[in-house]
Amino acid sequence: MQPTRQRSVEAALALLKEKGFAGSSTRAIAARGGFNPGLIFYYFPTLHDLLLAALEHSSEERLHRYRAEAAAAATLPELLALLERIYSDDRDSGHIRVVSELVAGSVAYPELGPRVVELMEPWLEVAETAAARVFAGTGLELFVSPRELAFAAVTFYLGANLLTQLVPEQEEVGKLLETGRRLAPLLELLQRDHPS
Amino acid sequence: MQPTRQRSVEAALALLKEKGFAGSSTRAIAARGGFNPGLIFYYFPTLHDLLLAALEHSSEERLHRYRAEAAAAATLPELLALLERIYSDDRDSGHIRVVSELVAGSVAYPELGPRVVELMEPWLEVAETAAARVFAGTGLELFVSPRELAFAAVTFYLGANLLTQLVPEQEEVGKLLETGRRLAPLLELLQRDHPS
Amino acid sequence: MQPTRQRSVEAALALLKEKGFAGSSTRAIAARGGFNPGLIFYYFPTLHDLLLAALEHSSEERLHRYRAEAAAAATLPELLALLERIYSDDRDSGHIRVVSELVAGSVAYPELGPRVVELMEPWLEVAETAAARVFAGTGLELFVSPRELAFAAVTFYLGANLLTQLVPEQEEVGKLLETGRRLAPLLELLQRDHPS
Amino acid sequence: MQPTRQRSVEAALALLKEKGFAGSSTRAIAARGGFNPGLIFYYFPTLHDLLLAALEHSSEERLHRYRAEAAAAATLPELLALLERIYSDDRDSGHIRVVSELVAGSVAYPELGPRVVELMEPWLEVAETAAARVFAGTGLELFVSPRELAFAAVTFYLGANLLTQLVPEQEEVGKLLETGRRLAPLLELLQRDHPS
DNA sequence: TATGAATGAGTTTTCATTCAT
DNA sequence: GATGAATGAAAACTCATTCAT
Repeated sequence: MQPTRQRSVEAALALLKEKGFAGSSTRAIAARGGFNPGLIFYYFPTLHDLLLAALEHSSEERLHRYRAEAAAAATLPELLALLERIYSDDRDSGHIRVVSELVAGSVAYPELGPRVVELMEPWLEVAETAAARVFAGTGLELFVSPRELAFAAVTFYLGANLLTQLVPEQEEVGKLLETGRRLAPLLELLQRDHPS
Repeated sequence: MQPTRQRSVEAALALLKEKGFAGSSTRAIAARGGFNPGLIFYYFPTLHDLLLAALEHSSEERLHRYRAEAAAAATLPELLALLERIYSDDRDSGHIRVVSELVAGSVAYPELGPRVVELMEPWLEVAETAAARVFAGTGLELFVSPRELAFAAVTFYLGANLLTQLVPEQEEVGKLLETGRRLAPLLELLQRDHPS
Repeated sequence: MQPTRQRSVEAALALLKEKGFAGSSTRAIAARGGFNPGLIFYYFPTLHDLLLAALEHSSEERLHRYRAEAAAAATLPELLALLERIYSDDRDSGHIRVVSELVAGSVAYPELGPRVVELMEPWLEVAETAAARVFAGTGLELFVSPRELAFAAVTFYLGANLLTQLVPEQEEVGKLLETGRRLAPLLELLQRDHPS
Repeated sequence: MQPTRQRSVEAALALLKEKGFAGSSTRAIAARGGFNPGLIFYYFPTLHDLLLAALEHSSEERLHRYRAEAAAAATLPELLALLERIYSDDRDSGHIRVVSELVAGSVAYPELGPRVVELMEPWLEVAETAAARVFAGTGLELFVSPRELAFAAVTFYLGANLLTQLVPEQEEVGKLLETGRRLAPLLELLQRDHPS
């Protein structure tokens, strides 16, 4: 249904990955998808709407996939390992680029901001739920609310994305996550030492 | 000396704060500073060079100010309190906007990336030195290197900046830092429980 | 079909004749043709491509016309008379100006060079074929290859064009061709005296 | 005397050879010569005047050198050999580039035309004198005036220059001159067969 | 003599968007 | 549903030249 709309979303997604926000002009997207630039405005009121649709498209399938895995993570180390996997998957698939580009674009065009944030909301929920479950009964929830922790994770994820974009070859972000995972057992130790 | 060059840097800085990267065109900067657009290229080879000079200008004085304070922070809570103060100062002064805009701009124009990162380097050093000092003799340095911790702080700072940009009225980033500060004593407790 | 594209080529051609290469800016062409400057880039990737299209347009019809006449020239005097007619036609029609301007432009923008030369190639062929036919059986072909002769003719044509451009009112180029024609019978005499 | 004026001429000459007419802007020339752009207008009313001075400078020494050699050429083959040598010297020294660039520039800025032609005049004289001497008593002067022949040589030289510029690697122009030299003895034969 | 600052008009090109068909 | 043409504003940057010092 509406196969051309679909095609335009895919073309936009591909271009966001390859050329970034600034390179995803109507002309370029149309050329990439093999259709007319004017067609974009038949399906979307604005170019930005198409770009947001592309981000949504890229996000949705991942959300579906990872929500299940997050629900299965029982311990903090498992959760951190998942976070690490998400990061490397996103980097390899180019999704990080799409997020970063749209976030950066939102800085230039503030009206995009709330709509990008909106697309992050489901992820915040997933993170919050998982954090709440993992923390339940450990006493840690007395100090940090799951919501806050989820928010911290997203903050960190965004910063990492940006840095990855700034210095592509940099390995440091990956190392950081690895260190986080290595530290997790320590935190569990902490939990046992300070029983609620 | 070279008062007009100075004027152009200031105009660029003001515009980056008010209108962001995309709004800081040659025309706009020249209009704001009350000089001829062509004059920019008398002093800078490229518009981007001017924008980077503006970032550097904004960064330098703060670096000077905070380096001393960071050297004075003896404990982790003090350091976290400083971090919180830096964040709120930067937000109020508009420096956060400048950083975010140039980072976002680097995503669109990758050649900016390394030069922006270069301007971050002194901050990384400050953070690293402070972390090393605060951690010295606590045993924590066995698990995380100061460099890594500094890098994590910058990552977080960047993400927070971006989020602040995305949803301006959002108070959550501030809260996050506050929580961090509240948690610090807990970590100190941890240090005593696990003597090196 | 594509009437505006056609209009833009014609406007470019008119401007090349009137104001030369340097005067054929996008603005000027658009103003002359009564359309938007941006429209040029809807039809041509580059301003230079439009200028080349204009040269090609001007060249094509002439090529068609003169190829037939060159095929009909049986003797050297006839061929030289044709050369003279081509020169005066080209001067009156303004084609010389177009050629000179683009050749001169190629000097400033070397990437144009090969493309201008390419447009000369058909003319070289015409000249070569005609020379070969006229020379056949005279023994002259033992000394100069038709290709070389054709190349000499083009070299001369270019030099004459340039000079005509440099000093417009100069009659000397015309005289030179006239002298060439007057000398031709002498060469034929030579042929009979030195039978191969 | 006026060493800086001299320096500016030399800088202009160097730039004309390296970057051509379009690349010889005031800024570029000043940068190359290590002086201030404004200085140009202290010595020359216009940038074009400096460029013409550079051409004149380049031309003068060559004129002095070749005038003597032309006076020494007694026969047509000798004269043609000289022509060939001038061409290859000029190509190697970059003088051809300077001539071509200014001729091309004259096409863009017609007010340059007469002044460039003026600088050619001494060369026309040299050529005319030599032609007259070589032709004296051969009867050929009955058909072509030395002036016309000199003009033909210059026309050809200009065309060859342009072509050399258009397709740099092209060897054909050199070959053409070589052929001319090989053909010269034939013309001498002709002279003996048709005594005046 | 010479400098460095400044001007203002100019350049090509790209952009999102609209509209008639 | 879809096309191709067209718009008008904006972009970064370069230019020759002037002028006060």
